[in-house]
Amino acid sequence: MKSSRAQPHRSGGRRSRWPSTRREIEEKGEDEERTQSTRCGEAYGDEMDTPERSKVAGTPISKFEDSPVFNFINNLSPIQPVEPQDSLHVTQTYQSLNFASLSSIFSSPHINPPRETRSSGRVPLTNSIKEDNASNNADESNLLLEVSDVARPSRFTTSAQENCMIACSLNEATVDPPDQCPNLPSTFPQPTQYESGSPDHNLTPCYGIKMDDKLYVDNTSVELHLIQTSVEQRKILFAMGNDVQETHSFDLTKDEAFGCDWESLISDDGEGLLIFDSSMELEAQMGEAEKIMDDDGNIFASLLTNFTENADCLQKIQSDISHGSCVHNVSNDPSSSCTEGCNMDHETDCAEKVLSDTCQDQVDIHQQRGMLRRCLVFELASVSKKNLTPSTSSSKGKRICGANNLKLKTTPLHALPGIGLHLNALATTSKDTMVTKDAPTSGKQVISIPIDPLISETTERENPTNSLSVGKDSGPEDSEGHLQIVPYDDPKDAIINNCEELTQGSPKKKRRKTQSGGDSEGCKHCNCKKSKCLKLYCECFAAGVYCSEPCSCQECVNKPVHEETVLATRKQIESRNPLAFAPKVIRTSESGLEVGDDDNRTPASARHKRGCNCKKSNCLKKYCECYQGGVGCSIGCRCEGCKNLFGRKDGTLPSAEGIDQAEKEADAYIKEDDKLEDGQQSTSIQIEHHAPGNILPATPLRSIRLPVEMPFYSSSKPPQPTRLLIGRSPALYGSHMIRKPEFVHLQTKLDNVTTILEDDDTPAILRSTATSTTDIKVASPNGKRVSPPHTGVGLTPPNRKGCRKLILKSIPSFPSLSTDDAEH
DNA sequence: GAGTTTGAAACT
DNA sequence: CAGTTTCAAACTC
Repeated sequence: MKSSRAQPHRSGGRRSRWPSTRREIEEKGEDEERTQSTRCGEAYGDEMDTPERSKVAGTPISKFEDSPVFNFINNLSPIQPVEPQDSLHVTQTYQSLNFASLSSIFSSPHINPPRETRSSGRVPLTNSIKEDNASNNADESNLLLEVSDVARPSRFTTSAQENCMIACSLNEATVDPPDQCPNLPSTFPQPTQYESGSPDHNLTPCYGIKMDDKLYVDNTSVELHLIQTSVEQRKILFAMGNDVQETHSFDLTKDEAFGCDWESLISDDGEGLLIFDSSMELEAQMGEAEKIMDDDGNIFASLLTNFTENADCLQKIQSDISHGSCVHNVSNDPSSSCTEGCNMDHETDCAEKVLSDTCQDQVDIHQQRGMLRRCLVFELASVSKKNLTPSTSSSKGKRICGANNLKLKTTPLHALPGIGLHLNALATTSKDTMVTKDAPTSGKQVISIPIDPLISETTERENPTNSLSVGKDSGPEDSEGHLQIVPYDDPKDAIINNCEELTQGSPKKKRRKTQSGGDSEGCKHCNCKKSKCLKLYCECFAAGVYCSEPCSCQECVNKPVHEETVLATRKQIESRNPLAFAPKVIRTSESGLEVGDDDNRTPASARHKRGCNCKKSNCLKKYCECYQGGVGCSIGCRCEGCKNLFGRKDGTLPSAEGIDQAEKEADAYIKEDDKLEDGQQSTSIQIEHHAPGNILPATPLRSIRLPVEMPFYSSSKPPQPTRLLIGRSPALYGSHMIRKPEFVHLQTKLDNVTTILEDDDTPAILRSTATSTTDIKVASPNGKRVSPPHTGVGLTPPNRKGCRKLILKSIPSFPSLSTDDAEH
């Protein structure tokens, strides 16, 4: 029916989501907090993955065997160093992570809310990756320099990156981390937001890459240090260790408190890890250096001294941290991952205070001492971040608190973002409008590592894509700040915005928003009267979120209080129709990618889960799900007189008239939007229209099996036929788009990975990747499922330049989704 | 804001 | 699976 349906699963940012039916129900009662967190913004089902995700971490330390640190440690203590693990671990880990059982990933029909996106999650990785690519030279060079300075094997960098990738993928994919991380101490939650830096170390560029490794490394090193190092060093290390632990604790606490953010945590971890890594390593290395490099003995000695002194400082800082627990998002990005709808305010406030205070203090300290210890960063809730200023970054490049430069932004999964997002939620998200400005912000300015929401089969999670951004800025992805690609909509953000606006807006606006809201996930404000919000008629229900204030429903039962009823109902509906809660329209991740890459590519392949049945609307109105979803009708549709501008079911392209009409409508929308929303809208508007014929996704003939995140048009605005513009079409670019390329890029760095990218001049970011499903699976940074290119009406991109086959030697391809799908 | 239209969801 | 009813969004005035 409506947009909402079309994009049913967007979860409302602030709205609470249902507990995922299956598991949650089972576990229900087990952990109330969790449930709550779920409600806070994740679509049901999201949580499921989360916990597991958190486990993901482990990266082998074996890599570091060669590192000076290890040597140093070994020399210091008689105690046997930790047994090095297989160097291949990373790869393995990666595999495991990425390919955690699909079932777990897609177990639930629920989508992860993009908000977490991580919304956008999703994207963050991509973004980060992109950034790497984009800025890669600079950043890399920095890293390398650092490494070299410390005598650190370049390898580190690589590994770090790899890890990062892994982490990202995990997040994005929502993959459960299997037990795969033996190395990782269970006690340490991955999500560490620990950041430390060497005095000279310029953290700015945080490579998400390092995160995991570092984390592990840190952990490892910490322990080792305690046992092995000299008194002073011990002292220092101890302090560090404490920090680490505290950090972890902190995370845990945070986790518990906020419950919603596994994704965030993960992403955060990433950040922290990066930072942490550098600091830890640096320190350790420094120590080593001292030992080894005597040439500058004085220097090192002084450094040690500094370290010792800093220990105190650290403690001090820690205390601060403990208070504020704030996160410093590397970026200011509001959208930042956190998104948990809950406690947003809290976080925000906290973040602001803490960040400013803590960061500033830290900076000062660092500057004074010439060392940057570390900075805890708290991810800010999406909104406020902007305020945070990077000002603090020290000239030395140490850490930049708010810097725009390289920030890793974690996007919550959203759904998407992340992964846990509901497809619907993701899918439609936001597009509307709100999105743009702030929301996604998070992603925008900072590199985000959003987790793309995966869509699970039934579940689906879609990412909102953000429409806008890219165009403006440059980057294709949502989140990238640098690139300026527009971030996904963070579900959270979007939600928030939407909610607010909705509440206040004019009727039209409201309506629009509603639509969009639905899109955006959070706020769907339903208006149910007789269904009690327990039927699919109810957008909220369909999206898997509880009704909230913005809703005008009557006799609403879709509330946490009636959770059981809600779940039971849902279950019932699902039993009747497993795809009932699946997103109406699914776009493949490719879509986004494609855009940039090839002319030929289909911008987005979207599929309509189930054909429309329009009779009077001619598939030219929003009554038509296909139209609403911005996809063409397919044979599977039972519509009459189909004139779907995005593609008719007969396979014919829309006529010029149709196009004109569509454009008119689009213009109307745009105008409306413009009136209502200034800049933001424009962004969306900027979406280029593609020639209808070219590349529109069509409704799949059969049910969609692979939900994928896709960028979407805002629901409020009917998707418009697009004319292909390469490199633009923000909307089309999903976060994932970039990700793939990035992913590839990362892989290239991997030892075993073979890529074919090199020949391509196209910026990595723009490169699209896989063509085939298989490729996609492998390449998909998000780990999202990718639907095979749609063969339907002209959708399939014939040949893509971008399609490179990435071959990860060590990484297995995704298991076929079909199995999982079957479940649903 | 009320009323109508529309097509999906629900029901038979 | 088809036909009918119910429902709420989309749309119109």
